[in-house]
Amino acid sequence: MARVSIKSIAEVLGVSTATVSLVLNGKEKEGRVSKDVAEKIRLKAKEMHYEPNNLARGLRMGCSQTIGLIVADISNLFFANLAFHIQEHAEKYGYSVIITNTNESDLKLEKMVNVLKSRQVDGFIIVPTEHGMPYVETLVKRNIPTVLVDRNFAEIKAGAVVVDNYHASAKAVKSLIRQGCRNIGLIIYKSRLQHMRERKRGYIDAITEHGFYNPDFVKEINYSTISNDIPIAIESLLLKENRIDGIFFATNTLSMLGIKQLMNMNRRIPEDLKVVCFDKSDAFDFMDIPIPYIFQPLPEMGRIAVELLVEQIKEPSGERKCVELQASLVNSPVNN
Amino acid sequence: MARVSIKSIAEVLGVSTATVSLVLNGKEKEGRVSKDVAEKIRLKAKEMHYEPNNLARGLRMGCSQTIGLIVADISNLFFANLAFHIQEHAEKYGYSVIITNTNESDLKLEKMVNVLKSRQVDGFIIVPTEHGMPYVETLVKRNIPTVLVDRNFAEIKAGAVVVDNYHASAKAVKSLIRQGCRNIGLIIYKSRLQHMRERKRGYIDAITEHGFYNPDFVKEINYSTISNDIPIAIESLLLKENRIDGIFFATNTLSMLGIKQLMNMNRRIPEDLKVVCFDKSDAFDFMDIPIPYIFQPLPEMGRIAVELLVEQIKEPSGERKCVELQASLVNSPVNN
DNA sequence: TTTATACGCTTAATCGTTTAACTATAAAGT
DNA sequence: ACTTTATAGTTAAACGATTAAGCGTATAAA
Repeated sequence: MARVSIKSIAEVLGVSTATVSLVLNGKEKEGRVSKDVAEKIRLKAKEMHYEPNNLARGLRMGCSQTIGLIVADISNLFFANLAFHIQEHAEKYGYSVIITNTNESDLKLEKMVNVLKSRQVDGFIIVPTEHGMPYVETLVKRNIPTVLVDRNFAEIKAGAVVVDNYHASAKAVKSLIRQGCRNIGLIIYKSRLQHMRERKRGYIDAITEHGFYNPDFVKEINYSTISNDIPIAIESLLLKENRIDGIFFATNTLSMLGIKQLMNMNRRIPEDLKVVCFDKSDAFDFMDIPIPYIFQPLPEMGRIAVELLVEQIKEPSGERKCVELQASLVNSPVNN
Repeated sequence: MARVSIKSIAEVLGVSTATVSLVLNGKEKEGRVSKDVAEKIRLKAKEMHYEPNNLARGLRMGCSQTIGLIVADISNLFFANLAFHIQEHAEKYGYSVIITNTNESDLKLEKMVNVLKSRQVDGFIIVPTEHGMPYVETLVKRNIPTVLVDRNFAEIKAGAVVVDNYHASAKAVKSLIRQGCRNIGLIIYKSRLQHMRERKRGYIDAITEHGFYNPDFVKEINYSTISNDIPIAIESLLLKENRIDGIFFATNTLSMLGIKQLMNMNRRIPEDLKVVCFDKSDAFDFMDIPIPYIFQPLPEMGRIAVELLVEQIKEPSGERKCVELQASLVNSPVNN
């Protein structure tokens, strides 16, 4: 079963490959192919189950209609959902998506950028790692279409779509204060990434505004030792003298493990203490009471990421837009 | 910034592209290139940041070092994890993975097969849709490397890696019986797919063996109307006269929604009734008591899927193996 | 001296598509 | 009759990499 190419169609029909190509790309008008021949070609193509070879086309055209998506971890629901929406929209524009993982490793980010480059992706959508800026910068400097998502490096002007982490975070903390919390803990990753810094800043500013700031209440967790760190952090936070009455979890994984630890320690939510989380976790559905959380508009983010990228692909040296979306607080007993 | 190709290196160094290609592919021995020239080429390549163009290579070699992965829904944790492990192993063999979704639509399966074929993927790993057999069959007939995963069509000899759904299911049900359950409900998708049929058969056989079978206790849910169907199914199952004391949920999504409904109805697990689920859900971590579930060896499945596919790619007309893995029951108070 | 062979590199075809430039014919305009 | 214009195609180069076959030159063998 030999591959059926434009050439085989051309031979069978006794025309040139150019004609076949013209017709199959709907350029018969400019290419001026007669209706008869065009119809014959289209029929034969269907009959022979012709499928264009995108490698060849990509080679010739200098583009592959493929987007490279680099996320931290596809098995994390947040990224999986993001990937889903990115794919759905990419498809609309005729793009396929190659997804790769970094597992938060800078080395892997570099490797993946190279792998995807050699596959001639037309552009990148990247959730960068903590120290991944240099690799992203290289792409930007070479005018390779690149959109950062979830996390941004303000210093380099790549395109980006992120949420307003600062205000989202502040909103979350204020909702706790409005519920009467005074001693509010923060469980967050130790990270230099802007989105984490912003979430922390949002927490600190909101809480300082009300005069409740206590640096001891900020617990920074190492990504790689999270399972060990969380129980320790929560336990030290919940020491009697701290009188903790609220906790803000800065990511969904932190929430998951944190709340689990609270349950292990027999703390009731919200009677003993109140919580609010960044991002939803499937698990929230199971809680007796609804867990308030910051909702990031994932479908929106996916859509915009693709749109920004497609714009850049059309005009690689054009301006690179950064879009900041507002996140909302859901399930909170206090409004706004 | 023009792309750096083998040609540009050759021109700068005043040698032919053939020599450069030979060296860069480590074929200097057979190609008999002098150490001097080889070293010069390697240096220059690094200096110019040469990255091979995989489109061109793929076109020439007739293979793209790319695997097409088609899953039902990448935002479902089960598939996201599966995709993760498939990727990790594919990478080891030098393959990239293009992931696409069907959302359980047969039409989309057909479309995705064509999209991936035109991208010249070297093989497919597919989680097929309910009526997707014809499309898979076409691939198999054309000797296109194909491995089914999670779900199999026994009728066509594609490669496959699945769990022993029948015994896993029976194991789950028997654990309920051993805990004293007599009236055990089954919440399952209405589907002709073999894995669903096997799970149902496992349930029926195990329960019939003990003389407790009652067809009314089997509730089949439509995938597309799941949010409506689940509460109705659970409510009708829990009618007083049924004296239901156990429920077996046949997938993770069914478990999630089903347990949520049980909680809405204030049924305590395991006091009021016991449950056992197929697949883990993140949410289980949040439950007061551990939820027993059937654990599918996902890392194994991913690894084997890739290995089977790579074998097929090496020998497309060779025998296509089907691997059946045993799933285990975890968190159950009764052993085995 | 002649012939074989090893060495070191080049030539050129090829993969499947696209597309600018060209050709050939007919019809229309002057 | 001659030029222009429209029609309906074809030719051939190009994208970047691979690789079988070829070709001088030098050395070794006969």
